[in-house]
Amino acid sequence: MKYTSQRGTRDILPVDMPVWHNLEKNCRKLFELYNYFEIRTPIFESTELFARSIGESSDIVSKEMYTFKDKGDRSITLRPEATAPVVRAAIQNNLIEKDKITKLYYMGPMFRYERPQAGRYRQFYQSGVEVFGSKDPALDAEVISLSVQIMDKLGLSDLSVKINSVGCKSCRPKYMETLKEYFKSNAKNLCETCNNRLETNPLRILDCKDPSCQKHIENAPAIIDFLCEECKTHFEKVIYWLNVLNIKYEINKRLVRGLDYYTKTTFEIVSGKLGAQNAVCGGGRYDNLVVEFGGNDTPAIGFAIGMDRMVEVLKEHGTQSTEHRFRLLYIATLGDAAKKLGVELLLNIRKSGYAAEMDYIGKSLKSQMKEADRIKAKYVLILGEDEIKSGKAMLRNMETAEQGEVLLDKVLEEIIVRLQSKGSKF
RNA sequence: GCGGCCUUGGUGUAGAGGCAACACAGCAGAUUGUGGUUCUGUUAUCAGGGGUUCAAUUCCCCUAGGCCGCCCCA
Repeated sequence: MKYTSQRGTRDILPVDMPVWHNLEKNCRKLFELYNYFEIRTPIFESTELFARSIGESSDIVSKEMYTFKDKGDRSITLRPEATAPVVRAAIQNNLIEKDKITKLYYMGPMFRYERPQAGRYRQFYQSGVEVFGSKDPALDAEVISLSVQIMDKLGLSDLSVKINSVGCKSCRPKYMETLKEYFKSNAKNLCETCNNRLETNPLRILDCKDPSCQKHIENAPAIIDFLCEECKTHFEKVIYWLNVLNIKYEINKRLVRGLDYYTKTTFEIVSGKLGAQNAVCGGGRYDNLVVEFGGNDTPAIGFAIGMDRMVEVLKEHGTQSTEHRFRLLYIATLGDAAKKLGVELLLNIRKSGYAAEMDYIGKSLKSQMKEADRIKAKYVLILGEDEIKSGKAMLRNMETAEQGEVLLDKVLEEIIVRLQSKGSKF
């Protein structure tokens, strides 16, 4: 094969489209029920936009970005996530107004240079929301609830919601210090990567699966115990509202998200049906990002759903909806005169809003019938020399195998009548 | 970036150091104008490159890709 898709990218083929469409349709529907409006931002942005928001020390920025210089010597990066671009766009277009809630949703491809694995691609798709303008914990719960509603709507079970709080500017530094101190005292027992993390990002040690680190992690101070008053009550109220909304969740003290902009609430939905890459949704609050990007001080919260993984779960779940197709007419022709008539008729059928197809390979009548059968045509209109001479055509119902003659003058009407109704004789 | 397993026709599989087998799909034909059954025929230099050998698709090495794990995350 001369060319193949690039590593970590794949073609999403027609067979899988019903599942994708179903997912997209349901996301859109729920987002709009919650009064979100769609926004589409560019696939690439300045590298700095991501470096600043996601964090220089994060894995995403330090090793996973598709970054290149354009012909104007600008450093460009293919978006690894959508929150930063959406925040940028919201500020740039004055979508965020004082004392007003702005709700945006998006859907599209993201890019991260990682080693491909099941459920992990270099070009992958996310759909998510961002809300600006409220620090109400009830909103946190609503946002989490929305993501859960989508899963419900899609009929997914075996999912669990994990939540945590990562504190804010005032309490996180203190916690980080304590954590650093704690791990430093055990540094010789930690794995190599965790030793590096001690300096770069001690928070992430909490996520380490290395057995030698695990036992220290068990006893590590938890951020929840270090939250400032504001963050603490915020977290408690989120829990309160989650209970009001009747959402099942697990508090995961070690849920650390890999993006630096998160404050207070973070959450994740994981599926028991996937492999190691089991997070299907992740998000959280980011109250400082808007002001850091030069907007007015505006709290915000959002999440992203990993669509590729959702599709996997949906396929496993067997809920792929077969997409509705039109009742299809196949026009079989024999001879040049018939072909001309067929081509004209084909156009008119389609102009009338009905699906139709005919042969362009020069197949025999038998093969045309086979083809009609293969593409599941409901009717076949047979136009042959004999029919044309007598001013008639043969119309065959492929399901009942009944057929009858129709006058060429009225063939369009006759066909339409049959394509509309199910009870016709042939 | 690291480790393990893997890569045979359109698809799914078999195979052995020396004619690459099977199923399904596809195409053609079995009434030179009619489908879904049946029958017949037909469809691959075994991912790419290099090496060992009289001989390799089968053994070895490299590369690419896939899967799984680490890492990270959606």
